[in-house]
Amino acid sequence: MQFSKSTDYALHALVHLGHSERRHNVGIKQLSGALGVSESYLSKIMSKLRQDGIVRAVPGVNGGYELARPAEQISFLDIIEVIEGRQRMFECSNSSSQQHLLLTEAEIAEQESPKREGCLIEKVMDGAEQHLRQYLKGHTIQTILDESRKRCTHDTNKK
Amino acid sequence: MQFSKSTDYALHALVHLGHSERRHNVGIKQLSGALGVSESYLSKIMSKLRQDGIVRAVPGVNGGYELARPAEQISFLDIIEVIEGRQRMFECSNSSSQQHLLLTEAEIAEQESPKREGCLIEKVMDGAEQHLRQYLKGHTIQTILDESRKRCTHDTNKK
DNA sequence: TTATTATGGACATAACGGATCTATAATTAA
DNA sequence: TTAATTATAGATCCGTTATGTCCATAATAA
Repeated sequence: MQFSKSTDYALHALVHLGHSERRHNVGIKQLSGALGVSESYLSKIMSKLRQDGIVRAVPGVNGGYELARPAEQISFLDIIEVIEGRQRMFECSNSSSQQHLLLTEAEIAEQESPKREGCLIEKVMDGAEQHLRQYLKGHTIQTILDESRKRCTHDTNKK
Repeated sequence: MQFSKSTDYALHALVHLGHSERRHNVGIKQLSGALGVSESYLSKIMSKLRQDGIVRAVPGVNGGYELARPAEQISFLDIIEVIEGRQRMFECSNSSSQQHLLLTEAEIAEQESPKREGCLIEKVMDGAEQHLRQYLKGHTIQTILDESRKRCTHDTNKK
């Protein structure tokens, strides 16, 4: 139950892109240098982010990456879903077990429909996941950039 | 970023124990039958739960497992922590990278103390984790038992 | 004591995460 | 057009973790 390192790298990389100027591509060399990750590995991560429309990539001289949309429209949830996948965090593996059915059938009985509802345990876990997703959706790359700049000005004022 | 099957089994097993009578041990055979998991594997999981004081185990004839404390005092969080471990869900792997420090130093500068604060990304992720933990702490085995019985009486009323 | 049951250790296997390398395609500058 | 640069995709490797089995041992009650 841990986020992968790839998610870590992706988040840092996107914040880096967010810091850089508009219309200014950041190459994989520069990026890998800033994060301390190998170019080859980081490439894979950036490719994924491109395929999902989080960043744009320009090959060739002076090419590189830039955010595909404004930083306030890139949420933590977006990024995590790209890297970790979109499967549910919890799923009962043995859906035909006596114990599982005991917690499922009751639900089916309540509604007259034959619609397949999850078991009670799944419901709680799904609820947890929804809470998490909601929180992550509410925080974006811009959140970090704002916070970062706020700290900076604080710092300047003190001096 | 998925919960392991072991967590699934543990949750189902504990609900099963919760359903059974007080002072009545449930053997691993019965338990594994109800869940549809092998005895040998489920044993491992139950042992962990015992070591952490979630269940009591009695060897010998008519032995087995029972909840070590009332079902309303066994939260989803308790169970998940036993099975999944207690590490944080997110941790920056390269804490000496330029990018990471950029998001950390500002924080250190703000407070005069040399106390090591996490980077801004970690802060958001930690916030997410706290939300999740709070939710999971608020749901117990008893939650499931209550819900299960509620459905039952509903069912009975309809008939 | 004997039958029963949980426990712990060793072990096997498959899947996944993390990481590297290389060949290829696309783009721009000269 | 050519050359340099840069991203992309595929193959592959290694180590760790999840999942699962088996067996010997210890503890308990009848």
